[in-house]
Order: sequence, then structure tokens, then C-alpha cells
Amino acid sequence: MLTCKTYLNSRPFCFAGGIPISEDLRKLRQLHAFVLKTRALPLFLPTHQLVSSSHNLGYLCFVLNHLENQDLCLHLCNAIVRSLSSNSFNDNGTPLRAVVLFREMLRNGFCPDNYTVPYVLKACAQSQALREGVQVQAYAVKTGLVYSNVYVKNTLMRLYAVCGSVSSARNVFDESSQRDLVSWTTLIQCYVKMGFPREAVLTFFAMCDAKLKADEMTAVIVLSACSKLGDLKLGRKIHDYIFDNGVTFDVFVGNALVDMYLKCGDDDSARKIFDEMPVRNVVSWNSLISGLAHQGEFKDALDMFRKMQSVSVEPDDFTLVGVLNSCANLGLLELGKWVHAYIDRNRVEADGFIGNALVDMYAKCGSIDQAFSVFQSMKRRDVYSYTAIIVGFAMHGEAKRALDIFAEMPQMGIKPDEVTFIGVLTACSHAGLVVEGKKYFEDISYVYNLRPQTEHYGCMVDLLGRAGQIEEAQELIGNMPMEPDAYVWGALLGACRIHGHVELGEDVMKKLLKVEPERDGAYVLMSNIYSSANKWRDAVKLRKEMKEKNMKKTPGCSLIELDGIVYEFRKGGKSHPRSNEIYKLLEQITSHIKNCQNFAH
DNA sequence: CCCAAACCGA
Repeated sequence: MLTCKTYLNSRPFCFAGGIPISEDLRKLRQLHAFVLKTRALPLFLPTHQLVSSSHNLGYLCFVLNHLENQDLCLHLCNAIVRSLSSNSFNDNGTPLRAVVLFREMLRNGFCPDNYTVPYVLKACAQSQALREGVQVQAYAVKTGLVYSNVYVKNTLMRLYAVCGSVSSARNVFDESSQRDLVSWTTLIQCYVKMGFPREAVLTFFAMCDAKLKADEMTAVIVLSACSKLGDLKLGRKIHDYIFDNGVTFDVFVGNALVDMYLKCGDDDSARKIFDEMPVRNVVSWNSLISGLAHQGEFKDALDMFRKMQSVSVEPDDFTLVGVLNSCANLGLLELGKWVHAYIDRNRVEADGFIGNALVDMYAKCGSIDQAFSVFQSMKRRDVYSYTAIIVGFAMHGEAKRALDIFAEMPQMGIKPDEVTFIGVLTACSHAGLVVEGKKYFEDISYVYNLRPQTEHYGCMVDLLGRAGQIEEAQELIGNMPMEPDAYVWGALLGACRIHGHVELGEDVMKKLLKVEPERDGAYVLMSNIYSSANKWRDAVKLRKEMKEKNMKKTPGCSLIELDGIVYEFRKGGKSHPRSNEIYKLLEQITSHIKNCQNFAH
């Protein structure tokens, strides 16, 4: 005789996957027998136990259908659907089992209700199962749930949001006037995720017009839209809104504010918020570190990383990517290696973001072989991995290796993006591969269906210009579908310098000054052209003009790390204690190089 | 039912 004791004695927390099917089935049979006999469930049967039987959802449904109390039946199914869709229980395709149960419910004559549907939809959203979700939607439309229950509506919007369909989410939103804060927030979120921050902010304002007040979640999402727009004025406005409307300043809001201020270029406000946060978590530190790195303030980013360690906050992937990025841009190979060792100690393999950041770091720090070995050891490589190593080889003058790696991409099923082609074209440019470069440039549009950007034209002008094909470079500029920018003109002016075209140079300088009047690059290049043509008077005149205009100097700057100390050298700077000796040596090297050049000619 | 942050560039 089966008693409830039998059930209570079995392990209460055996989840599916942990137990063999046979035992699962045996338990269901026991349950089946019990239900058939009593038309009731054993007392105190925990839901977990039912969930653990979820390998046989059809059978489970069938069993439950024999219960006398049909309300209880539905209630149990809902509990199971709910736990199948919950976060704590969603490895290896568990969420989709919620859909299976939903189907079994219909097959067994249950009527899924306003508790079932949102959770099934949530499960679909988790697995990005749009096809299944749409079928559930059909049910929700047929039963009218979509119109009568705002939870159903919101989870449906959420499904479309994660599947990337703004218009469908918007349709659901528009369909009935029953909307709450979550509906608005989900729509705003959808816009941000799909790369329409402007629409997100407009929707937020529409929400305000509809007399709804944002909560912390809405605030966080709208702030992230401001970050993406880099619109400081707007960001401040949202900050004021948060303050005026009593939105709780929790750690999420704080983090979002730090992120927003940094992405909008207001470091001081970001630091102020950070300092005043009553509670901080690793994300707070990450926002600060990656935000500073994003602004190009790599040294500050690393200072914050040290501070973070001094208060014993464990770095996560996001932190390490920010740190590696800073190392890459400062050339800090030693710290980069330390991070690499840290990763090896704390995880199995360096893939994804971390692996890509490592490849980039080693490449930028001059260890191209290390970069390549990390690249090769990665189990999964994406377009970022490939681009990082291609750009790395290109920077190191190894055009052939760069192009060989590029040729591998199609076989691996990875489509190059715009940045990849920057790497490919610079590789060609440095190696003087004009014919190949032209071919790759054509391929951008005709093979890969991408649109060449101003940057790609810049590379091509550089490539043609260096090779002395100035007319062709000019022709290319003439055919550009967009306005040439400073890089394009700069590349052409650089070519004029290399090949000594004074008159054309003067022309190009004017064009360059038009698009970039505030920088000194055009003057510097042009005065070099004059000097090499022995037109000293023109050169001096230009230098004088430059001084009068008081323009922004592009600081020539390099960093070198020695025994863990970073030395920063600026053009003309004398900050180093032994700068006299350094300049003397530099002069010797320069004259040595000049001698070699003369010898070569 | 809705919460933030990261990797490739001339």
C-alpha cells in the first residue's frame, strides 16, 4: 500500500538530470497508482518532486488529470511551469520543457490561465524560442488573455524584445490600452537593446506624459540609453528626474549613473557618485574602470583597479577586460602577463571577451607570438578574435600572416566586419601590396556585402599614396560617396610628403584644414614637405602661422615599462631624470639612421 | 512580468 510516507522518504531535492530516468519513471508509476486509487495527491508532496519528474511531462499531466480536484491540478501544473522557467533551474534546455508541459496541458484538456502563460512565455524568452512563443501567443489571443492580463502582455513583449523584434514588441504594446510601468519599461529596454537609444528616450518622455512614474529599473534603462547617446545634458536631466521623483538610489541606479557620466565625458560627476554610493559591488568598480578606459584614461583606470584590489573586491571578467584594454593601450606587458596568469589560475580557458582582450593586449604590447599562441589556444573564436590578430600582424608588418589568417575566416564560418578590413588594408598598405589591397577593397562590397566606410577610403588613399599612385588616390577620393574626413586628406598629404609633391600638398593642406581646423597635423606635414623640397622660407612662414593660431598640438607620446615602472615620454618633454643622456643617445641613433639611408642611396 | 557594465580601427 502506497502511503505519503513513501514520498516523503525519497530525496526531496532530486532535480531532473541528477537521477536516472528509471527511478523517475518508477516514482511516477507510484504516483499514478496512488492517484488512481484515491483521486487525490499524497499529502505534502513537494512541487520539487513533481518537477523532478519532468522528463515525463506527458505522463505527469496524464496522472494529474485523474485528480478529482481540477483546480489543484491546474495549480500544480502552473507551479511546475513556473519552476521550469525560473532562473535557478534553467540549464540544458529546461526552459523549453515548460513549453512541452504547456502542450501536454492542452492535450489533456487543461486550460492554461493567466498564471501559466506568462511563465511559459518567460521560458520561451529565455531560450529565444520565438516560434514556440508565437504559438503560445496564439493561445493567449484566442482566450483573450493577451488583452485582459497585463502580465501576459508584458511577457509577450519581453519575448519579442529578446528575439530582436522591436516592431512586434511595439505592436503588442499598442494593441490594447492596458499598460503598466513594466510595459513601458520593457518597450524602452527593447529600443535600447536593439540600438535605438533615441527612441528609448522618446518613449520614456511619452511615458511621463502618460503620467507614469519611473522606478529604479526604468531609471537604469533610460540612463543606459543616455550612455549610448553620450548625451550629457540628457543624462543630467534624467539624474534630476531620479532625484526629484524619489527614485531609490540603489546600487543599480548608482552604477548606471557612474556609467552614464563616464560615457558622457563627465569624469568628476562619475567619481562623485561613486564616492557617495552607500553600497558598491563589483559592477560599480567595473563601470568606473571600463568607463575610464573607454575615455582613454588608461592610467586612471589602472589606479582604480589597484584601489579595487586594496579593498579586496574580486575582479570578474568585465574588470579584467577593462584592465587588459588599459594594458594594451599603455604597452604594459608585465601587468598584462600578470592578468593572464590570474586568469589561468582562476578559470579553465580564456575564451570570448577575455581571450580576445588577451590577444589584443599581447599584440599591442609587442608580443605578437604570444598573441598568436593565445589566439590558437582559444576554443571558440569570433570575428573579434580574428580581427585582433589580423590587426596585430598588420601592426607588426607581417602582412602575409595577417592575410593568411584572414583567408581562414570563411572556412571557419566567420564573416569579417568593417574593422577586419581595416586590418587587412593596413597590412597591404605596410607591405606595399597595391594590387591585393585593391582586390580586398572591392571585396568589401561585392563579396562581403559591407559598405566601405570613410576609414576604408583612408586606408586605400594611404596604400595608393605610399605606392606613389597619387592620381589614382585622388580619383578614389573624388568617387567617395561621403565627405572625405581628416584621415583621408591626411593620408594624401602624407603621400605628398613621401613623394615630394609641393603644389598638390598645398592644395590638400587647405582641404585638410577645412575639415580639421583646430589641429596642427596639416601644418606639420606641410612644413615637412617644404623642408624636404628645400623651401625653407615657406616652411618658416608656415611654422609662424601655426604659432599665431595657437592650435591644438597633437601630443607625440610614448610609454615604456621597465621593471614595473611606467615612463611616459612626451614630445620635447624633460620629465625623466636622465633626459639629457636620453636626448644625446637619440641624436646618435638619428644620425646613424641618416648615415645608413645615405649609404643606401 | 521589466535592472547596469566588456573584446577588433585608419
